[in-house]
Amino acid sequence: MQKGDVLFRQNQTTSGLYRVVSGSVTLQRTGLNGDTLTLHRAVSGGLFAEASVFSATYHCDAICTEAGNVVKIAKADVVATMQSNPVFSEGFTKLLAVQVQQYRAHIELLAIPSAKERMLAAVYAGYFDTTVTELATRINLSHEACYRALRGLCDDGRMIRVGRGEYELS
Amino acid sequence: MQKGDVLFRQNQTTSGLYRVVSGSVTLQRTGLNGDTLTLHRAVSGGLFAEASVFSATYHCDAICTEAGNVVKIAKADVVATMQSNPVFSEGFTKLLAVQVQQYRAHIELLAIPSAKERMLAAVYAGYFDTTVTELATRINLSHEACYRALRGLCDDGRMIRVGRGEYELS
DNA sequence: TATCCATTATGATCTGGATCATATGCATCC
DNA sequence: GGATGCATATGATCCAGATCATAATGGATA
Repeated sequence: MQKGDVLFRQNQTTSGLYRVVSGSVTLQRTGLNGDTLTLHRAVSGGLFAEASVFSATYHCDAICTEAGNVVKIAKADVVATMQSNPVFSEGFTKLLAVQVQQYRAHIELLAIPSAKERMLAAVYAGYFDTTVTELATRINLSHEACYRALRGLCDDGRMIRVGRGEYELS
Repeated sequence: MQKGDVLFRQNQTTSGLYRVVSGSVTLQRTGLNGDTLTLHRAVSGGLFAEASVFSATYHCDAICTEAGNVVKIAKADVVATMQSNPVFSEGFTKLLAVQVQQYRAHIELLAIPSAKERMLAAVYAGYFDTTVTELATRINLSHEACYRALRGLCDDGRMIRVGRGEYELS
C-alpha cells in the first residue's frame, strides 16, 4: 500500500480483518462538516478492523498513512478457526477485550477538560508517536490548541522541547 | 443491590462479569478534580465488566443507580466454558466486538463540536433514557449546556418538550 | 404533613479553545 | 534549483460552553 491508499470505506461490505506488516494505517471517519476524526491507528504488527468479523459493513474508513504492507485475513477463516482452535479463539477474544479497555481509557482521556492536562495524559498514554496534527485529530483539540498546550507544558517545566515537533516528558 | 451500592471499585482484583437482572448499574470513573464520568450503563438483561475476564483488576467503579438484582459470573467459569463450548465462545466474542463498535460510535459522538448537534446525536442514539444530568456526564457537557441544547432544539422545532424533563424527537 | 434533596430550568458572567491569519522549516518532486 | 505542500509555530479575535447563582418542581421520607 502507498500513502493515501484507501483499504476500505465506511458502509462497504466487510471482507475481513487486517494485520499491518509494515507502514501504518488509520481508521477514521469524516464528520458532516468535513473534518476527520481518527478512531484508531495501527502500526507494524498491529491488527485493525477486528470487530468487522462480526458485522456486515465497515464502520469507518481505513487509510494508509505510511507506505508498507498489510495482510488481509478473511472473515470466514477467522470464524472457522475460532470454532476449531480454542487457543486462537481465546486469543482473539482477549484482543477484543483489550480494545474495549483501550477505548474506555480513551473516552476517559477525552473527558479531561483542560487542553494542557489532556495533552499531558495523551503523551503519558503514548499517543504522541507521529505528528502533532495527527494527535490533534485523536484527542478532540485543534492543532493550534495542541501546540499551545505543548508550549504551556514546556513553560511549566513538565515537558521539554527537544526539537522542531519533538517534545519529551521531563 | 440498593441504589448507591458499590459492586466493585477501580483497581480491585477482578472476580468476574455481571448480568443485570433488574435495576441498573453504571460504570464510572472519578476524575482527579472529583467529577464523575459515566463510561457505561447497564440495564435489565445487560452485561457489564465483560472485559474484566481478561484483566487482573477492574478499570472503573460499578455503582448501582437503580435498586434491583445482579448475577455475578465467575471469571474461571467463563474461561472454562469458552474452551468447552464453541457456541458460547463465539457469542461472547461477538459481544465484545459489538462493544468495540459501540465505543467507536461513542468516540465519534464526542467529537461533535456543537452542543446542540451532539445532544441531538445522543438522543438519536438512544442515550437519553434516564435524566438529563446523567446524560450530561456521558456526553462531556455540563448539565446546564444540556438543558440549553434541548431548549435550543425545541426552539428549532427539531425536538418537542412533552413535560418536565421529558423531550421527544419531532 | 412537613422536610429534604436531586432534578429541572434559566440568567449572568467569564474564560479557554476554536477560528482566522501569518510565517517559517523542511521534505518531495519536477 | 526552484516550486509545492505539509507540519510547525504563534499572534489576534471571537464565541460557545463552563461556571456561578437562583428558583421552581416533585418525589422520597421521616
